[in-house]
Amino acid sequence: MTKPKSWTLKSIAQELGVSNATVSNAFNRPDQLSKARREEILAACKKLGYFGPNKAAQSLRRGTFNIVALVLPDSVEYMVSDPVASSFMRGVSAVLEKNGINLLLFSGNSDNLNSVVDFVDGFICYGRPRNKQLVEQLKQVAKHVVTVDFNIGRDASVNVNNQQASFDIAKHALHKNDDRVAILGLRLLDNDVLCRVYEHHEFEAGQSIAHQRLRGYHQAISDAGITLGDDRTWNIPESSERFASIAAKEALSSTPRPNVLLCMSDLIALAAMREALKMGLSIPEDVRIVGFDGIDEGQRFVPKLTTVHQNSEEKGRIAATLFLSKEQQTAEIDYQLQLGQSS
Amino acid sequence: MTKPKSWTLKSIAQELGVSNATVSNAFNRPDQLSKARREEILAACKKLGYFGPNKAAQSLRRGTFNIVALVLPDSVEYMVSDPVASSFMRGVSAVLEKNGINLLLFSGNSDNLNSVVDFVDGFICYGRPRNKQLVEQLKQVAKHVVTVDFNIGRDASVNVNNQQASFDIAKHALHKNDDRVAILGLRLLDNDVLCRVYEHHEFEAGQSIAHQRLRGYHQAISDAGITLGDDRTWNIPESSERFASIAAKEALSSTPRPNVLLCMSDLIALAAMREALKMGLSIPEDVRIVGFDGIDEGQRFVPKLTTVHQNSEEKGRIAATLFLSKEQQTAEIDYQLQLGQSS
DNA sequence: ACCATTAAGTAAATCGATTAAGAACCTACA
DNA sequence: TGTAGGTTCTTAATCGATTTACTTAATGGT
Repeated sequence: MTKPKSWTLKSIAQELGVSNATVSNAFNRPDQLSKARREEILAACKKLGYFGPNKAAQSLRRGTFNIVALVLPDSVEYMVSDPVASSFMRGVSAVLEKNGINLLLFSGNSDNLNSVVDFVDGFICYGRPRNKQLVEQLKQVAKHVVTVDFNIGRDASVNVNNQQASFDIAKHALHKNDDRVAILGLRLLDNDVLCRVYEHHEFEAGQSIAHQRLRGYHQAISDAGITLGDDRTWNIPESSERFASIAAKEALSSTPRPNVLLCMSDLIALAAMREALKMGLSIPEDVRIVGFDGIDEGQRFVPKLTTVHQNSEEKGRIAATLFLSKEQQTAEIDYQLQLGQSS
Repeated sequence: MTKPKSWTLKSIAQELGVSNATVSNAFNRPDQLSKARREEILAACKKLGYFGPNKAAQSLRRGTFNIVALVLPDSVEYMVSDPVASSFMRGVSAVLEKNGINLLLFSGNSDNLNSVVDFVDGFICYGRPRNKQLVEQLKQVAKHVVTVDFNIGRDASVNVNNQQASFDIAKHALHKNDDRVAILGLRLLDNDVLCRVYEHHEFEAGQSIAHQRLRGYHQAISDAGITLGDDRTWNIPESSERFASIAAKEALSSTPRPNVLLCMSDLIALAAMREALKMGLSIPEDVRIVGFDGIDEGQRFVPKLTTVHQNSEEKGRIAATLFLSKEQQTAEIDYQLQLGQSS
């Protein structure tokens, strides 16, 4: 009747005079022993203060952990500050909590996934992480991964229906068949360089978000009876003010000067609006500009940005559900056009 | 030269023709082998694609996990919605991230800590969790725990200097030596019952937050030259509208009718203000009311609540730092009086 | 040349569990 | 009576590492 300060499966088994396996089975596989024996063991454990198999050991043996890591685009600090990210997280946690799964926060700044990959069941990755190495590591070492708002060609991902949404917003922006359209694309090419694109054919089959959006634009443009010139598309390598401004300035100075700017992110659209105003153009009279995302700043800007807004909490729930189902698919979430005065 | 799809310490050692221990030492204890050998091994591992010892196994063996669980007062959803909790979390995560420690979110609604206790290094518990069983479990099974805004008499805790803050706010509320004071205390007694307290002496030595605050009040009262009647104190078992309203009504109807109400939480103070207004009293002319916490609602209320406000982000940083230091102590954080029109 | 140190590396126990394979017993049916 | 099948429980290998105690070899002082 020695009493270790903390019991283990082994010591409990010894104390009760049964085998390791029997105690383990009492907790995990009721069909492997008689009902009487099982209840006797469980009662004894409770009395002695053994609360069940050690989860860390269990996890090592089983290879499952009941933890999923939420990879944030930036530091953990970022997430709790950003309202869109918060509501996404609210959706994720609601689903996980209901399923008894724990949520671990992981910074998109971290430079290696290895510090967690061994003790989580997988990753939900919210947006392309700031540190690019993470993407490569996710592809290679993650047991399971659901990406949100971007694609790595593995397992599942949840996105808005980019093609449809882009079609809708473009359709809204286009009024007449003599509109002069330009496209400010985000990551259309992998080359990380700001450039004007002349060759479009390769995009028609692409599955990246940018390519999906581009197809939506093209469809709306052709539906409106407009022919898009083959020098009306710009590639912006990242959604930053700096690159976006340059591209916008170039597009707005090109001939013929576009009177409709289709932008693949709100940040790009905002930069374009600033440039247009700076050039003395009026919005939407001289140029109509639409974005994509629905960030707050777009709603505060004058004129208010017309863009595509997504339901983030729902997105979180779907991402988590998809994760748990282990299915390999791409899920779609709702979106709404958010109409401002910029188009 | 067989190549397992995923390497283990053992298989790597075999492949390289050295012992288990040597590879382990190469990663963890450079002093245990020659520099040449070490670099040779590390290089080989990199080349073969072995990224270092499996963390789950390492943790099981070592008994340390590099994870701390943040126990929230309510569901995880709650936290990302509440701005005060968010900023606390921002503080916590900043410190942990810097130290390479992962953050796991744990719901205060959960009914057993056992699901995580085996694979975390400990807990930071932000406010008394909604589920009371958790408190008992924290006391008993946690390896290490830092509590915030409440005390369980274990390890460390971080609190505002309750006595000083209460002294300050009470001092501000008291104007003349003929003020008639009443105290609406939160959890002064353990009995979970709403009641009027006649025996004070036992509180003088108490270390609970309520007792600390009470001492601050008493000191300010006596400094102001006021004698507090021995039937001027109420005990409210939890910070809820319901209990607070009853106590406030009773206090405001007692003889002599108090013209200063010292409340141990903003929720209590707000309830008291509602009752006072309902009774036709004006604030602060007929009765001055002060709270404690600094919740948003207090600032929106008319008249604006005078209360004690705490710096939550700082609190988070301190809690995390305290956790990492493993010291057993109570830390104090800054506070400011937030002056409204209620006193 | 001898013994005491020190350095480098290894064998084996251990962390706390799960689970496939098999032993012991009991029932039942031809 | 013999064997097939079903329960109930145990033995022992395993998950992927860490670490103590030990073996060898090399170094140094006298």
